[in-house]
Amino acid sequence: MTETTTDSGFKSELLRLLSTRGHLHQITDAGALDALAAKQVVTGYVGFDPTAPSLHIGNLASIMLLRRLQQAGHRPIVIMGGGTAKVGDPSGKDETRQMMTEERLATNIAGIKGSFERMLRFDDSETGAFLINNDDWLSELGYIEMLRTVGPHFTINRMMTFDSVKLRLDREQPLSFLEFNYMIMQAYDFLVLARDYDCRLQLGGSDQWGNIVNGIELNRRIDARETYGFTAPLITRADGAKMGKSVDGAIWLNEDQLPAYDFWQYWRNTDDRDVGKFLRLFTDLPLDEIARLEALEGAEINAAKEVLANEVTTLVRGPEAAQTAQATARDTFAGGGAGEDLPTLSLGQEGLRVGAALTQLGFTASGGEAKRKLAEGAVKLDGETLKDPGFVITAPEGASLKLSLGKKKHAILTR
RNA sequence: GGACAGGUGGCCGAGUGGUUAAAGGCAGCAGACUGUAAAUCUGCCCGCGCAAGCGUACGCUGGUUCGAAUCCAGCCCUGUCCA
Repeated sequence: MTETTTDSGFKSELLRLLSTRGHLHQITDAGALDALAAKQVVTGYVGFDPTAPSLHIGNLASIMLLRRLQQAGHRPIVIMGGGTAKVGDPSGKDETRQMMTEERLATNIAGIKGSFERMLRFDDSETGAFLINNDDWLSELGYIEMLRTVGPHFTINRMMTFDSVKLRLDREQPLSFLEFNYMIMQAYDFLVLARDYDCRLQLGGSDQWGNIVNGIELNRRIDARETYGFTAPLITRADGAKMGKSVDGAIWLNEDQLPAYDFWQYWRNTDDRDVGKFLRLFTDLPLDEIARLEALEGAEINAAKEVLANEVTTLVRGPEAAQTAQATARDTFAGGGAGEDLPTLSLGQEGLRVGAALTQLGFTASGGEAKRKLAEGAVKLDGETLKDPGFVITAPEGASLKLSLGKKKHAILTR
């Protein structure tokens, strides 16, 4: 699926695709990379540090970079940062993250792998994706060996000028020596990949620029090999928030961290102003189709939001998940009913207090909050406002009730 | 190792002995208005309890006091400068 609408000025399919879709922020040597990608299959990689048991939509832009790479006929490598995560990337972070145990890392890596399998094609062909863990080489590296290989090529003077370091120093925040070394490890990764897999390109978010440039530098100095870097803009929402930050936590890619319905809803509630941008970045829809969708005005643009939600959910969770979520949303919002994908809660024989039900569903954080919401008139049972915190909900055998908090949170209650 | 500054609720940040569950801002949730959007206005925003009320909370541990986030001691952590 490769749209070639373009006046981007690039010769290669790769850079055309990336730039017209809004993925381009900076390239180290655009002309050379363009020429290379136009004449041969380029191997490129993105690193993901397994800091959580699932990736979230903040990582989606990076996965899409690999997907576009493959779509344009090149070979994507996914690097699991099993080794680098032991050190912790200070880029873009105000404070040191807690050290991860080996067990946690293993669990996280296992949880993350699945996301790539759906979004990239893994096989043995020339453009087939594959996944490797940088712990494979980093953990075997001796300290002295590492220092002697890489150390001479980095000056502290230069390292101090990188944003990831400068930010901490400027804010008088601590930057441990451990974290300070992160950029060196990442640079070393690139060296290994270039040597072992003829990997010529590293992609990443704009916060990775410094780390990427270091890797390129190292390849040039040690092996005299030309490599390239590509960064994507930091994706922010129109309201200024970073992608994936919704307060109840991140918007996770894994089903066990976030139900498909909630995932779908996140996209359905996209700000009007972001619809076109997100369609370009996170779906494969043709650009002219996107242009049509984002031009919709007023309530009409809701149709575009549904398309966005469907496309992204299909990509990340699969087509059935998207369909069910959409059907549920329609039943619930348009029909005033209750779709099958809504969370369900069993009340038991005795029934359950409203507050307890809301809290068990995760709609409220505590009984106290539930009580306040009741007082505010935000709680409805089958469309009727409930006020009494002492109210015990009971469901007749076989029947189901709809419990709602506000306009958007709905659940089905059964006995 | 020394001198100095600092560690407050999800975040920022007031608060130097008592009506302080702790000002204000941000984030968040809900209500109104809408289009499951944005903006705006309003309310809420530690936990338990139907409630009176109770329990926790200002880095940690002790102490002084009728009473401490606020005073004292020791410890831990961070920054700046010095060595």
